[in-house]
Amino acid sequence: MNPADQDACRAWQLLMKFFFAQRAHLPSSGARFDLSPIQCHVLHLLEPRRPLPMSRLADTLSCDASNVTGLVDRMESRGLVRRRSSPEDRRVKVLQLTATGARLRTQLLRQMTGGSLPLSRLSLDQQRTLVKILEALVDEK
Amino acid sequence: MNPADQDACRAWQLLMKFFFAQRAHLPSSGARFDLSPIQCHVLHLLEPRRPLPMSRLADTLSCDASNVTGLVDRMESRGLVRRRSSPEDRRVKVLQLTATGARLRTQLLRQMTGGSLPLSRLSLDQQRTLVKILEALVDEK
DNA sequence: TATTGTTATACTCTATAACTATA
DNA sequence: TATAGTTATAGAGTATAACAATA
Repeated sequence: MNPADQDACRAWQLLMKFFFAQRAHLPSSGARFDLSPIQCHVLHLLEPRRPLPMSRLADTLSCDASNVTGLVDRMESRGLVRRRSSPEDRRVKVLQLTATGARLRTQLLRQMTGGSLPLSRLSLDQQRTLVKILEALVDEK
Repeated sequence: MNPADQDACRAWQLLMKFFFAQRAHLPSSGARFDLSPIQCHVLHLLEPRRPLPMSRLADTLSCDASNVTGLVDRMESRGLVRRRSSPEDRRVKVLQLTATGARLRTQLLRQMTGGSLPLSRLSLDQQRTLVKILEALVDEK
């Protein structure tokens, strides 16, 4: 393995490690509201007043569309999101946050930034650098 | 939300996004060998000639010990790992890679560093910086 | 008494395939 | 024909609680 690959490999291992380690802290935010990690993520992705087609959500989560059906079923039954048929294409259903969902989302975001989280152990400079690198990685438009 | 928290929050969202986006690429390495993401991670964590107590694994994965039982059952039934009773404390079982497991681990690490992965889109400097920040985050000893 | 690992249970997440309704 | 979403199914991941063996 050449040195360049080694860095990528190490980064990957650390990212995985961070993800699993993070779950120990997630309960203090997510499970407090009885949300699974992926439900937390969906709540983050679903911005207020920005309806999201279910197929877009499946793309973002890199999972099959059939999973999104169940995921949304559970969130809808809790009154967090709502399905609406798209006027342009009646095959498409878009997701919207309910008032309850929007409220929970705000609470969740606030919890996630609590001072006890590992992320706040980083200096401001490190946080900004991390954000910049991750943006390049995720390639957001 | 104050500006410092905002960076931590953004970083968290991007990390989640990266993790889920990554699953689209994982199949090319993990699923090719019929390994789930968590099984890949365990294979990484389990270094050759470094036995790992099951309770340590549960800690690292931040999950309940009962989950590790099933996880290891599946990996053991495929001949990737082996359970051994610890000589010091007969309650403890340590995990070892089998020869098959070690071979698969090597193949997996090689795949993970293939040039097509998002991580290799980063410059060398960025990769090193990312590793450094993640190390601070994961707080490895 | 406390700890390690297992078992039993229930629920969530996930992929595949077959289906519907639209396009 | 192709696409968006659903249903059915099977397997894996997860938490909780109760348990056996050991410390």
